[in-house]
Amino acid sequence: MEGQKIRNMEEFAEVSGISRPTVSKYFNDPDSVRKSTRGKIEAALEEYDYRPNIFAINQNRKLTKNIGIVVPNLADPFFAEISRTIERRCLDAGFKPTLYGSHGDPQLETEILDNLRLLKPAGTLIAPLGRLSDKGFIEAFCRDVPTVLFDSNLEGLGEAFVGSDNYSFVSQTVDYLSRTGEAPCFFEMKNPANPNANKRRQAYIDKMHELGHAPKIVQIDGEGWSFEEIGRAGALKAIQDKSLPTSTVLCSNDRLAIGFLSACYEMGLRVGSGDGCALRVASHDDHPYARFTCPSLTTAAHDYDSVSSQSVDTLMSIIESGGRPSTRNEQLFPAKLILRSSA
Amino acid sequence: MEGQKIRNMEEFAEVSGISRPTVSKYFNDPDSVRKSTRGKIEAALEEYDYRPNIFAINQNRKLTKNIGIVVPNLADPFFAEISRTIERRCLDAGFKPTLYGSHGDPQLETEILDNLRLLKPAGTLIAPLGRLSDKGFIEAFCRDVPTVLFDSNLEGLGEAFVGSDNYSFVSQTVDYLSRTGEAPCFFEMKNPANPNANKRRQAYIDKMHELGHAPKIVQIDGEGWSFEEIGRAGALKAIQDKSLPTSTVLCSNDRLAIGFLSACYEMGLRVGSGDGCALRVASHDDHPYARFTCPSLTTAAHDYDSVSSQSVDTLMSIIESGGRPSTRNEQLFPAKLILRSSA
DNA sequence: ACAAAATTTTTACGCGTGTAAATTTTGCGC
DNA sequence: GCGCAAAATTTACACGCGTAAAAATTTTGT
Repeated sequence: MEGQKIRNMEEFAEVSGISRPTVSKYFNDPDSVRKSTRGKIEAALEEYDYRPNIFAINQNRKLTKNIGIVVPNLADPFFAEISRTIERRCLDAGFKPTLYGSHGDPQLETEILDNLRLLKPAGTLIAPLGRLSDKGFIEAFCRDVPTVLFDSNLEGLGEAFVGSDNYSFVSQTVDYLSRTGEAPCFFEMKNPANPNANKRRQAYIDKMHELGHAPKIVQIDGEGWSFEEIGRAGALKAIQDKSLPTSTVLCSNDRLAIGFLSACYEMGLRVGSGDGCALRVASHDDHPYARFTCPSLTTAAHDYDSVSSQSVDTLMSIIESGGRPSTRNEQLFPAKLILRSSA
Repeated sequence: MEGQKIRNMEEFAEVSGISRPTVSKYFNDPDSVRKSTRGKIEAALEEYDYRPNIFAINQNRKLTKNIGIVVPNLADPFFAEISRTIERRCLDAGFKPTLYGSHGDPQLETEILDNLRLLKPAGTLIAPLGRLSDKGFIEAFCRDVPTVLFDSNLEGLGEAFVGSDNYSFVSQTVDYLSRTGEAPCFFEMKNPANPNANKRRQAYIDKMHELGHAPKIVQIDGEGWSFEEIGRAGALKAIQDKSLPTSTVLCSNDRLAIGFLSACYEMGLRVGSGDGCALRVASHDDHPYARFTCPSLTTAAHDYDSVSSQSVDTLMSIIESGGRPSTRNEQLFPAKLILRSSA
């Protein structure tokens, strides 16, 4: 760690006693040089701390080792959690992931992709905003950069999609609720931005028919990504209007359910499956806070690990194969029912 | 948007009828060229979509327009929220912010800074891990890159610190609780990683003395960043052992309080200030979920806007002045008491 | 020990932009 | 129309590394 400062690879090559092209080769793949050579370089690395200039490297590469990860909302613990896992896996694969949140704003989403393109990324993982996304723009982006979509699917966009099987989620919760009591109504936003919401509604309807029940859907007003607040306001209104068709409620997602439970508490309605409970509430996603709601929330959990590892693996194999795969691959993972106190 | 593809500034200069050095000047500062020249360039930009190669630019600049934002944990909505605001302000100031979360891991924190250095950032905003941070490493980093610390202070590190005034937080909550009922005990982790926790404990002790009460502190076990779980387990234990010294509890932060409330609900203890309530609970931070807990949480709110805008403004002025300021500036913002149902 | 194979060295150019210096052109007031 | 200052152009080099081609060296197999 002493000696004069090393300014570039030229100088580092000199102090390590190896020619610059060979040093360059080493940094691109340490195993591509002879063991004795590698030894000398690594000895020099111990003594002088030199690291190649990342800008000069990337200027000459067609593709960098950068990977972009774009999610709709980093303040949502669900996305924070899954992008953390994805980030980790990219690092382990030797790439440089960068995280971007579009904060529910379609314009910001396109801006992010626009800037991302300049970074010549090897690939991108996108959880798109959904209905509001500028599909045309994303499609154009996908032509330039190998892209895997996750969490929410935009038909035909990207080389692959990895997500959760909404039918499995709803099927399990409806099944459980019906088996242990009254069949649930479905509580959701009127105009959900996320395409998963539409799939969940359809799955609810199908599953209810399958079980011989009439589906009952409660749709509440609200725009944007403040789901808890929207769920809370919708629940307060539904309770006051006595417009809930059943006393078993299946929320489309946990964030709505968090608001729903908050409203129930405020209105003095006891939630749970025991005696003296007015309502049963269940939901989907297994939000990191679902275990701390009052009561703790019965929900269907994403297979975080499988989704994130499969997303990254898929992207890696696309990157390695160099070209685009001929068929767009879609992979869905089933949910795992998590029984807690709310139902 | 038609015409042949533009490969570099040379070609773009040609189609716009301006020399390359002038075009370069334009991209560095559109106002530095004559209006008629700017017009020609912008007309060409309409027709051909060219954007300068970011790697070639940064290679020749001593400093880039990059700004690094490092927080301990992106999955914590508090940090997600404040970094979102900071990110926005950096963008508005014409910089390119990149967000990094160290996930509570000191080694990852140093790795992030290590990689950040290679990006030759114009400046960095760091909310350090705290007690676990590698102070020596961060100090070395600060010698190379203008750095503003926020949220949690490491004495003497960075050019400035911007955060919240912990005394103001605790002072207001203790004051309110004492004024409206029994003086609170203080509920916290035994070995908090975050230095704010220590300041809050001391502020609690001081304020209690000032009001003529004996401070009572409940310290619970637990390591890491799963504060809700730690708070929940600690609360369950304290309730079962009947070791809570008072029936008014002031939690060190909202995430602990979320766990605390969850435990109370599970144990059938009603929380609030009305009749039939067994406990009053208050806390600090105004976590985004504090309004959805059961009951909703009385807490002291950060001045998010002031902290984030002041952090960015401070960094910008340091960057513009080019050098290091002679004195390390510390700026603290007071809390705002938010009264809800829990106390 | 010798030929073949593998690796390294030497040499040289390219990537796309910043920027300095000298020169030419433009804009503008009188 | 003149003269001056401001702006643009021309020319040239720099940044740090990838990489190709040919030559020199080392290693490997027998």
